[in-house]
Amino acid sequence: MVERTKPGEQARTFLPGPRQPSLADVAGMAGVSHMTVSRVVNESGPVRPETRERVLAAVQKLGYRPNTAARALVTGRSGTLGVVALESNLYGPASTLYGIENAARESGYGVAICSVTRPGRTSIGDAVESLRRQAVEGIIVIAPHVTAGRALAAAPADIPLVAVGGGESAPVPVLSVDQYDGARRVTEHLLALGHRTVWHVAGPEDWLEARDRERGWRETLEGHGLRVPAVVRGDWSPRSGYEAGRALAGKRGLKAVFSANDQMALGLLRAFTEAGVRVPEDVHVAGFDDVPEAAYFNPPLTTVRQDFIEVGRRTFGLLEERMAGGDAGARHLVPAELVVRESTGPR
Amino acid sequence: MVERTKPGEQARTFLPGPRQPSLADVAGMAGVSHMTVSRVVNESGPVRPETRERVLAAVQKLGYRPNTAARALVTGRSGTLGVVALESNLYGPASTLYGIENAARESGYGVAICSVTRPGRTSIGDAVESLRRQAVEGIIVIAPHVTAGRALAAAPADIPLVAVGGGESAPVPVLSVDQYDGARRVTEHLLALGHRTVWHVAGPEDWLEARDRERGWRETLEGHGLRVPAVVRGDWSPRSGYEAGRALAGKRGLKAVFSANDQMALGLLRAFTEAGVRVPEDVHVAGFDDVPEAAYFNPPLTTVRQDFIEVGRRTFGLLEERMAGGDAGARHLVPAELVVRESTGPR
DNA sequence: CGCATTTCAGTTAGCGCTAACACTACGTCG
DNA sequence: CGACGTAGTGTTAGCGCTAACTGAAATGCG
Repeated sequence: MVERTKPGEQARTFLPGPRQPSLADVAGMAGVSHMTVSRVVNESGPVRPETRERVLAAVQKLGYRPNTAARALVTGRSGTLGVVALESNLYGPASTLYGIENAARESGYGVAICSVTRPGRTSIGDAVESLRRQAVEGIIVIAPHVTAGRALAAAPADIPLVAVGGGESAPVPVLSVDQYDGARRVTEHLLALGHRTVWHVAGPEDWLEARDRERGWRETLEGHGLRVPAVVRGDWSPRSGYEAGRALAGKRGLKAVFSANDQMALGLLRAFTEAGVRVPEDVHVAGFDDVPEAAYFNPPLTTVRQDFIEVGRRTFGLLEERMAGGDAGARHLVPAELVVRESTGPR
Repeated sequence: MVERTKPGEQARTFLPGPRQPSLADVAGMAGVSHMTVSRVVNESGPVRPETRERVLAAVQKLGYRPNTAARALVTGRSGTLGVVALESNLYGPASTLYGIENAARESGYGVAICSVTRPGRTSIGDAVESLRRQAVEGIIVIAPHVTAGRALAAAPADIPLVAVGGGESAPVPVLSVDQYDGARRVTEHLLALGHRTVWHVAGPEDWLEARDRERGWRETLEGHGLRVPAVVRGDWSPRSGYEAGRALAGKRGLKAVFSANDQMALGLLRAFTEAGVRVPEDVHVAGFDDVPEAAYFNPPLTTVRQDFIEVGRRTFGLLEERMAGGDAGARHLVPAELVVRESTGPR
């Protein structure tokens, strides 16, 4: 299915041309030494205003663009950060990536990404290696995963590296949203509605976020001296939530369910609808993430919001500190916020 | 909220060390010239097996990693591609990004991203410029936007550039999913269910995909000699779909609605539920995108699936062709696939 | 055996840039 | 008025690598 180029809408031909202009070319045109041009371009060292003007005019005219490779070669700094991202459309990781990219660009860094399909020890190692070959100055690993944490334990010591959303015991600075506290808040919210207990649809066991959310839920129940029902485990997908919902729908005394993320909550809602279980009339349901759709689920979903822009910003900040040689601490938490909607609304 | 480093779980200190080993260091250790090492590393030129062994051992021992900057400086090739991505969690663009990254990495390219908040002419220009400063060899613009198309019209001619999902009349090769055909298929599907017409909740007017989907819907109705209802316009968000749903719920003769994406369809479903309009009993609803959640909407949503991995792969292919100096044609289409679920199910 | 070719290795130059230093012109100040 | 800073500019070296050439030894072959 290819419409070939037609006159009038023809694809422009790429012209490599002779060569990009260099400092020397600009210098020649402006009648100065290449060093003066360098000083103007980098605003390093004093230059007479009229000389600067001449140089700038030549830069403009020739369309001069500094050669990053040459600059990186001599300075040893590439101006690029690497991000190891999980290849998924999960709301959290994707949002974090944009948060990081924004913060980095504001500070003049470029961002190279390397996505990882399955977050195993080797694949993350490969990703890090691949980024190092791109001469990144520092690396951020989006690693909400247990194996990722292990991979980080083997992380190279000779490049600044920080992790976001995981790596509990990894020997690198880690930033994450306070999953434990978020889960605690949801559970408290559900209990405050008068329920005797809260069921939990957990995320995959090998995700740290899933573990923390589960722990928050469990310890809150225990703190109230309540019975802790067996968890139903899903894989973050709506499908697994749906299956969990079918398993739960029949349970006696099922009044409140906390799903470890919104997607599974969606599947849960669907299964309950099919089973004739009404939300919120018969059962209260809450999720985690506050995806943009959550407010329009049927019914709108009570959930926990995470500020991923902030997460990205602060993660970048950690890396910056690390690159400057600072310590950056070990573990940083960003608070989560409970968002109450109809799925836990009045009966 | 910072737990400071404690003994036993302390953050490793970053050691810049003296210097990364260079070709010369490896050469010294292996007792050969740096050129021989270069030949071994790049597998260019013949080297005696035992010499190669010695070199490889030295490479291993020193942890030698080629300096990309130096290599790029001398070869003029950076091995990096740039992707201009829309900063959004919209399913399509995010998936496309991963598709591209995958394909690029398989071919040995690194990927630098530059996200754009509002796809205006200047911001895309800035993004392209920012990537060029990172010395990318080619650029892919994920530009499902009308203004993006205009920005591409002003794209620089001296760097290979292709677009995905938009840029209708742009002077660059463009690849996109066949939105028109997808919309046509949905509409035909709804008409085949016996409806006298199909209503449409459109996407933002300045998105090309929205335009194509609307055109596919409109021309299908016209082709059948049917009345074309006024479109209700949304902004892709569930909220706007919800509002559209409230506006539509009262309409007389409302039997079938085609929403330009799944998120809006979700809002639509929610609004219908609140208004007591049953889907599929009273009204049939279809969406576009097939987000992972769509199968678990309430009811599961009939929609149009797009293969974004394929889109990424083929887009990268276009860029490769362009970088090789080829023409790459003007406009390429990837077919879309109708997925029928309960929201247009039997009554 | 003589000469051409191939194999394997080394030498040299230079990519475009910045760091470091050198030089000039002009104050400033004791 | 000479010593000394400072502004403004130039010169030089070298970052680590590959392209291109050079050279020596081994090989082919009529």
